[in-house]
Amino acid sequence: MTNFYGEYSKVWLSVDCIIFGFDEDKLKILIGRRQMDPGRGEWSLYGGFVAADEGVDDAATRTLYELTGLKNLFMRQVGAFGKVDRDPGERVVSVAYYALINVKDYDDELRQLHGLEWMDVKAIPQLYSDHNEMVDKALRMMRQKLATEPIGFRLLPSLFTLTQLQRLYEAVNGEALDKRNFRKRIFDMGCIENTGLIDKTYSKRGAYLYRFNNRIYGSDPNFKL
Amino acid sequence: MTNFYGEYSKVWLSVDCIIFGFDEDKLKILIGRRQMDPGRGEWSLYGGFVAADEGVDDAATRTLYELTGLKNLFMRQVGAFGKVDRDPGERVVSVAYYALINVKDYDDELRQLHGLEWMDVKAIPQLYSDHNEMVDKALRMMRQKLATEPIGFRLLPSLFTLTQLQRLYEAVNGEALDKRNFRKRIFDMGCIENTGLIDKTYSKRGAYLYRFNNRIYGSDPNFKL
DNA sequence: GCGATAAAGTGTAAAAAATACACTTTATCG
DNA sequence: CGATAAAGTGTATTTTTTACACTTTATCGC
Repeated sequence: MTNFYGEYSKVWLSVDCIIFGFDEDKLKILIGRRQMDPGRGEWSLYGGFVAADEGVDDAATRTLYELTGLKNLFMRQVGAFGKVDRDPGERVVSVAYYALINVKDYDDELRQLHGLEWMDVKAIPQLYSDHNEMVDKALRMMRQKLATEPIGFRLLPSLFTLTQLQRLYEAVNGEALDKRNFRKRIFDMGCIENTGLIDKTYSKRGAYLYRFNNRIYGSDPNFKL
Repeated sequence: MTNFYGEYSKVWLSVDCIIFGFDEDKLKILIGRRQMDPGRGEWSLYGGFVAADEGVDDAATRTLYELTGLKNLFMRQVGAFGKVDRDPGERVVSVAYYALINVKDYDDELRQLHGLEWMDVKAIPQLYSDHNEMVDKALRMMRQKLATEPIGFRLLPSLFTLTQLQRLYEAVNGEALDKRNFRKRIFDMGCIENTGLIDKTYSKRGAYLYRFNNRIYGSDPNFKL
């Protein structure tokens, strides 16, 4: 292949994933002990390298699939992180992505196999390299997104109660919400529907199970899941 | 240097700049005819490669400086663009940045030297590779930013009239605004101050010149210029 | 079986924010 | 010195957001 660009420096390119999950009324991310040098043993995001014949987004999709066995995850780019010395070993530029998964969809053996832990976002330890920065930015972006688009469903089972949904919003934003105002807001969004089914896992009385309905949002050209 | 990562593929990394300016009541960006293969002659953003010993943000800062001779520009990362075939020649991943400049600060000879044109964002032609995508995302991000933080001043001279400021907001958002409501909003932001000076360039009567005052925002830890 | 319990569900009033709207002032130009 | 053209200014209405408390219902323990 002709080199049009002369001898500019090439860099390694990696992707790092901030995988959000919601469990025990807490927003969590998946992190693990780094199993390679440099930085072996430090807490770290899960990542991977971008292959020569692979788009950067595709590398993130692949990495997420390797890790979770799940497809069609909600995923967004957080940004490129490219300080010269961000990786103690070599010049590696990393593109961070965040993804939302339903913890229950994730095979826990697979999690253990990768040596990953669900860690409360309120208690993230110091991470390898600039991974804390990535997490911070991902969190900011995710909060913003959650406030304006119905993506919260991606963190819940396909059927969920309104209380679960509220706890999720509360966990993400770190503040308690008024039940009635919350429900008003959610109903006004017009994208969930009552299944008529009742869940008694969390209450004696039982609560209606809702599901996300993308009829409305599916027809909105600006809305992408 | 030890190669910790084995034989993963490296890529060229470039930066591309979406430079916003405000002139003739229109929001414009700087684009030029590409002067290298592949894509010679096509309209394109101005960009450059990231050097081996240079952070990605630093490369963007340097590129902007080379182009404009200006420092301390307001600049934000738009994101990494990494489709495999995005560059017809080689595998090049590009990180896009947008910046805001005051058109009057920009030496017009320097602009011509680089063969660049100010192009109304409402009439952007087809650009090289994925540059239109970059511009679209930059515009969305910039609009969002302008709506929530006082960055508009970066597109105006240090002294400006309220009408100028309003025209800027109108150009960015593509819709006319009510004069009284606009002024209320701006004053409520509490970050501009009346200099007492009067500008008669645009009206017989003359209009007060205001300036951005970062006393308030300067002390806000969440606010960065 | 019945009283205590614990979460689910439901509406309205007040406050705040956003919007709609029109006339007066003032310097210049002809 | 009258016409012109942009600057400047306040209020009423609507919409949105927020604050707030009691009733319903199934289960569990006695």
